[in-house]
Amino acid sequence: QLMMFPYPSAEGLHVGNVFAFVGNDIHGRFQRLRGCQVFEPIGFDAFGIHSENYALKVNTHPGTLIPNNIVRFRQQLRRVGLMVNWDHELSTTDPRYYKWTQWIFVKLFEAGLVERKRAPVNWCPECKTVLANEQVINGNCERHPDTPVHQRFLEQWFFKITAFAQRLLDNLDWIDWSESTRAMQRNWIGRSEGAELIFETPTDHRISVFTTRPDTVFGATYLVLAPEHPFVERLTTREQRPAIQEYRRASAAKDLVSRKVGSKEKTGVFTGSYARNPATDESIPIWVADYVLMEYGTGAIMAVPAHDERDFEFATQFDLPIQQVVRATEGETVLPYEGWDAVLINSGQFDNLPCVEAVPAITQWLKEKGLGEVRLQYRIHDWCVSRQRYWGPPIPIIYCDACGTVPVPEQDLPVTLPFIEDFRPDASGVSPLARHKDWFVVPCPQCGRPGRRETDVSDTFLDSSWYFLRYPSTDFDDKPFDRTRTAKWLPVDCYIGGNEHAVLHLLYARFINMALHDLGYLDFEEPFRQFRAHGTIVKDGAKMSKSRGNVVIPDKFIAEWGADTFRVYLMFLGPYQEGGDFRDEGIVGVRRFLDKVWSLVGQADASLDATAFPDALRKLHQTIRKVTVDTAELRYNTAIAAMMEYVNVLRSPAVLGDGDDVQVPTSLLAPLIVMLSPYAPHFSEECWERLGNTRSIFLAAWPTYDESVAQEDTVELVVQVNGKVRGRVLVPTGLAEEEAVRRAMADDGVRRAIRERRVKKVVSVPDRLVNLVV
RNA sequence: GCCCGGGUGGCGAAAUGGGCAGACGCAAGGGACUUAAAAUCCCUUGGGGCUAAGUCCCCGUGCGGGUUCGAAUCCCGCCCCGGGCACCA
Repeated sequence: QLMMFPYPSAEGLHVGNVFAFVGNDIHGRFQRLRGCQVFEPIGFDAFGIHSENYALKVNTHPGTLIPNNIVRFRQQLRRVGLMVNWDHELSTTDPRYYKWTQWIFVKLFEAGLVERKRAPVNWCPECKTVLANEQVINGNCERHPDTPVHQRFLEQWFFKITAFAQRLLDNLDWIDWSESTRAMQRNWIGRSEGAELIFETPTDHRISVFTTRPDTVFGATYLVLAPEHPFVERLTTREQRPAIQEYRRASAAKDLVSRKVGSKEKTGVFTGSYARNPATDESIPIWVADYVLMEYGTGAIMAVPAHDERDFEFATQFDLPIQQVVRATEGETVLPYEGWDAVLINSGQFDNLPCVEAVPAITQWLKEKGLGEVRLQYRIHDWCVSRQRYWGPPIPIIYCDACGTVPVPEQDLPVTLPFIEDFRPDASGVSPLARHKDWFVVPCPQCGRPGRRETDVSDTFLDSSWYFLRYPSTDFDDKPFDRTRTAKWLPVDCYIGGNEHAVLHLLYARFINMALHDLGYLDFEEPFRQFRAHGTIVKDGAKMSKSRGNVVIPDKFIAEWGADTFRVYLMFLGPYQEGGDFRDEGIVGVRRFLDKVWSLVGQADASLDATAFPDALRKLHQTIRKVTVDTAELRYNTAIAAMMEYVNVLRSPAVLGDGDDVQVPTSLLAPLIVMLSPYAPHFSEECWERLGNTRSIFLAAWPTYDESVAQEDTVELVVQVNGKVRGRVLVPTGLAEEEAVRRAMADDGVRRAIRERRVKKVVSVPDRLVNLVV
């Protein structure tokens, strides 16, 4: 049972955290009561920009801030009543933990899965560090929604997550995860099937382009290169040089935002050169335009204006030829036409071939000419893990003039993060640690000559990408995770968390796990067998945020209503996997429910026999059935409703009799208290004691139900005439069709509805309804 | 534009291998208890109509069609809201 560990913010736990944790805790307690061994650990994701920025803001040091926050969090978590195993608590800032974060970096480095390269990266001017693509939201920094990210060319460390793209995608088919989360990951990985085609130039350049529509190659009337494409320089003719240079300068000056999110107005410049269309052999012009991105595909495209919206717009704007090569099978073909339900035209021997068949046919044909190849393309990029900040694990690398880039040997780990006063980042593109020569100058571990430490720290998401592997083994200092412990507790059976990490934490964790598996450290590829995304708690229809001032702090509610009432209320609010709007009005209903249970406990009588109350007993078994199934499936709101219904039944005079001092058989009450205990642990424990038990309720067993007891002996059969309800008849369960129909026809209301008409057809569903068609 | 969710009373929501729409709870109204209030308990509560009485009638699950004896549920075409991706070739 795993919950996403929290970032220990100064504000403390908020309702969203509590909602997530309680839902998790209920499931964990439920599984324990059902006889499973449950390990419910907790930890703190305490490194990272978030903490550091906050420390800067309140003018303190994260090293003193974080421990205080953690103390507060522990208190709050205790108050909520989580069944947490505190012996295995961890913090990512603990050198005993981040030693192994660094170890993972070294192991991946040794396996060739880490590389340092100079690349265009996302730079947040506010955080003064680079960010991974996953941390850029709408062109803005994840932490600063109003701060556009700039593009900078810097030397950075990258994890080769792209090498795992296909496996990360394939495994999504079988892991038991919320559909929404899987869809987001598929989207992010972004696989496209297509072809790589070669366009040759008279100057012997082979320009390769990626296309998902090789079937339209006969309609490629020009090529476009990204401004950064390496061939641009050489393909530009003398006359076009000034224009091209000016254009490249202009697009280099634009940051990623104005280029990607800004105006979609097409711009571009002709290079003066031509290439040969491999299908038609015609000579087509080569342009440079920034609507083609260097980071995707080959950084060059074949433009088919008749069948691509963007190419069409560009061609119209610059008066380039538009050649239709596809005709829709049905209806008129309006250009640009991008549909697949079509056949080829103006395509030589491929005319009349359906597009779907033309893709492999044309790819094969060009392949035979040496000018084409089937190609898969992924949208996902390598994971940039360097951060030019202070509050993180230093990247365990030493640069040596003689030996080059050397990883820190395992026996020298961890590379401890030094305590420095001036941890403020600057715009230079290097970490604050680079200002501390006494720290970064170290002997090279290989040759012993003076070397220089890497001064960047790693991304917080690296810390959190393996914490679940550490939990069972927190007491081992000589290894990241113990084999026996890992075999016992991992992979995680049930992981519940927010969907905001679908392409961040959840993707990185899968990648790290997969890499460690390949290196032989783990026996499983996928870390989380089951993952369920819980919903979001909003306030007044809007996401809670400090800037909106609508953050709900749980402490006040817990103080006023008690932790259990608050727990049950949050779970009763709506479907757990959808979340809901936090309003305080409904909480009183939950309190009333618990009060009713309390008074029933006061009326308990162990000497009474439950079989004397068959209706209540039946309802009990029905309730056990429903609560068991619903709790297992995280449908907490309906499980609670079922328990409320049962309490209403127990309280109704018809069931237990009238009078002032009616007693309830303990055997009708005890199972309810057990079912309630995952939801309201403190309250149930006390009820349990009042019922005369001396051992904890959590040592009790989850009640089982008997289908034959739950079974109703009479059912109300609905009688419809022409599909409209006209009457109901009470019949014994399992009544034969003939007899049921006979009784249905005898009903007054039914007779009135039929009148003189003849019944033409009878539809009968046993124990449910009879429909008479006249 | 593409991909996931979702749209049901005054409100949060139940009910989807098609079979009583609105369980459970909130709010509201009425009543009991009380000097009074709180708390508690009981009753009513989707809209409209008819009645002396209801085992009465009609309408109703975002909109328009369809399939079916029967659709909140399945199919086709739309609209709206939330989330993700997006000049991705």
